[in-house]
Amino acid sequence: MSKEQNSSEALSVTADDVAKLAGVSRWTVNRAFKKDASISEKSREKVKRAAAELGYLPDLLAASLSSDKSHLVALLIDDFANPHKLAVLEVLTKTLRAHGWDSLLVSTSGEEDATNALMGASQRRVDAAVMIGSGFNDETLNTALKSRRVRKLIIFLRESPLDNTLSICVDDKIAMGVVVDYVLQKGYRSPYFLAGPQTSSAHLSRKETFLTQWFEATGQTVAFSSVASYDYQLAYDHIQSHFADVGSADLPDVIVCENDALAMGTIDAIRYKLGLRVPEEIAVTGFDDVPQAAGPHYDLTTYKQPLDEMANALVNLLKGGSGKVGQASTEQTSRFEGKLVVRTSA
Amino acid sequence: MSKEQNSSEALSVTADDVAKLAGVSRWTVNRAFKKDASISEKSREKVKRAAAELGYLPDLLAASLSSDKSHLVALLIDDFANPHKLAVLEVLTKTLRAHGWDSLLVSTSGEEDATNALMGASQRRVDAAVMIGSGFNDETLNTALKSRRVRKLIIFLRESPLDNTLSICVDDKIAMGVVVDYVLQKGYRSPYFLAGPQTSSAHLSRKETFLTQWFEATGQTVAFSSVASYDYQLAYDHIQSHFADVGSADLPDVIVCENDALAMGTIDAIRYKLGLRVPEEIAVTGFDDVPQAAGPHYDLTTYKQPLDEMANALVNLLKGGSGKVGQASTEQTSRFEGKLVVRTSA
DNA sequence: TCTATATTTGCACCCGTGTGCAAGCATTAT
DNA sequence: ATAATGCTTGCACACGGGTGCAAATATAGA
Repeated sequence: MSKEQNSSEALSVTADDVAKLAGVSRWTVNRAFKKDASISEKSREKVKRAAAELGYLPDLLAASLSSDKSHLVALLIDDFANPHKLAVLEVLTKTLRAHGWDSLLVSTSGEEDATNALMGASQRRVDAAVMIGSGFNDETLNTALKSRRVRKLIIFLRESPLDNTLSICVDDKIAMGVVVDYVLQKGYRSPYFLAGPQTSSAHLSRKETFLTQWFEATGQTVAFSSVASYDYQLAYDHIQSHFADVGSADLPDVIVCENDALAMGTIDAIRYKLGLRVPEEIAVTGFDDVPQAAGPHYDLTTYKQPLDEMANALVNLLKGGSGKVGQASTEQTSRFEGKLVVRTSA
Repeated sequence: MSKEQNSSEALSVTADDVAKLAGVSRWTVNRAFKKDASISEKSREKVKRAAAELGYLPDLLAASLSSDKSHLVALLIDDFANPHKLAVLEVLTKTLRAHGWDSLLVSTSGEEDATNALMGASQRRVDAAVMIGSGFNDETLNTALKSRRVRKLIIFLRESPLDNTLSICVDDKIAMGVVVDYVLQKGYRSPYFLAGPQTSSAHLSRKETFLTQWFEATGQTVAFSSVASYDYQLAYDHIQSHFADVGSADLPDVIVCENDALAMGTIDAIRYKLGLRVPEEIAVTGFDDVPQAAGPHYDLTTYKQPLDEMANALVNLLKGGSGKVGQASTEQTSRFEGKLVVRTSA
């Protein structure tokens, strides 16, 4: 009982209470908590002291309601199988919080489509919804966009399929260029590309970018296949069955994977199912640089996206500016340049 | 410009607008959206139709403000290095959402302590704060508890150090009992325990439970050490340096790890640094059953926690009942029983 | 000292919904 | 037909703080 009272007490302290204690009006109390409010240092001190005594903190719900700014951002994720998402979540929540935003985590994988999730987010008046990842197909995004129930819709880590959408991602052209150059320079001549789900039609996928650039550089076409999701196990099974009966002469000398999850599955399939050595017989490259990629087992050569920089770009977008610092806001897609992390897998 | 208008239009549809269109009062509109409200089917139909036409959805912010129930739960995480957290997040967000709660994701690792994060969460009037993981030390939890700014504080995946705290976790006694039995049954006689950070003093840690049970079963004490966080790399470095100069006669025949992250680091250190085979020369067990543990490389024998069941228990706690279904609410800690997943690492 | 200006403070009204109660209506029993 | 009962509906008030403006106070200039 006393605990109950305690908790309600602590929660029910309102600006009025502080005002009474400090001997000022409620509005002065509010100003004391606003950054650039017009208030004298003296009364701010007084208010802060009273607030501390009562344990008062402004109620963000009420604030959001009246100001029409929730300082809440919805993070929509459809793919929890990829460990990279964890790093993304960490960077995003920390960066957003550092700039005053809280993160609403929404899983869209189970739901019929992302539209439901967006509706739910909009009911919380989120300032923006950030769609992280790749499983969203064009159609989903389209309906999501048309039913504009969210102030800002931002596609993160993926080229947006629609022209009038904000998106923050790595520049695949540059990234794949770096990979192509590296693979060529290492002397590989018959690459194979393992892609994830092919959902976007409006823009060139990473796979297509690689294929195009390889063709431009060598005149050779590249064999490829794609699995239904960015999943270790799927890649493992696929590589195993796909190359099980292939003669060693027809095997690729390098498998370029669209991300690390696929690359790790690929490596294990090569080693444990095909019984071949990485990189001596088949080399492998990834994309993302997840923590496990650095371990001695995979020791994966991979392309690292500048997550911190991209998270900051997101904050800039939220603040109303453009995605990239110091760039015209007409830019709808902000592309970033990462760097190749060279290890021993290729 | 027209896009801008569109979005504000969609967002500014209020219950009053719907009421006008449907020819009823605002309150009838609200009732149409409440599950067990007293309203005739006829007017509910009418309202729903009007609402659909206008694209109306009730504003959860306003609802939270006036009802004092936010249907928001803060998820506090301090350790993004552990891939297991991703699975936990997925289960929690999905389960919570299925029962009407949204999840506020808060990272506490960077912050001075969890108290700040709790304060932030309380400003959003979260119905509960769930602390996931283990890095929280006793002191942090204590101050967090005392400054009761959150309606409910729930410790997830960890025994709570304080008696008057709600906590949902696996029953370490049973779990370690299973591990001890298995290890003994497989014929291992000189185990070594690798633990994570030792933060809780009030309750027996997993390590101590194992040590005790092993002693009871064999009369032998177990050597152990602990690393500063549940981190692959830390485990890798530690095992490598710790056993580098140990003669093979003095090596353990099995290393029991407090979780999979440590186990994977341990396995790689054994293989790539000590140059020994797993499990022939040193076996390894983990805890959690992360996705990678199932891969052919680690193929880890590990203890799997019943996450779904535990997430449901969390929901029950939120609904005001006890953690475990059909159990007295006086129970402050709900302990669950997982199962050992036997693979080849031990 | 008195006015002109800058700074600080107070206030009415608004944000969009929930709660409990009272009035309205339909249904059933007498 | 009338009264008793139950279901619907409407309403005043509350939730806690933001906004823009007007009043009050402090500061500066002459």
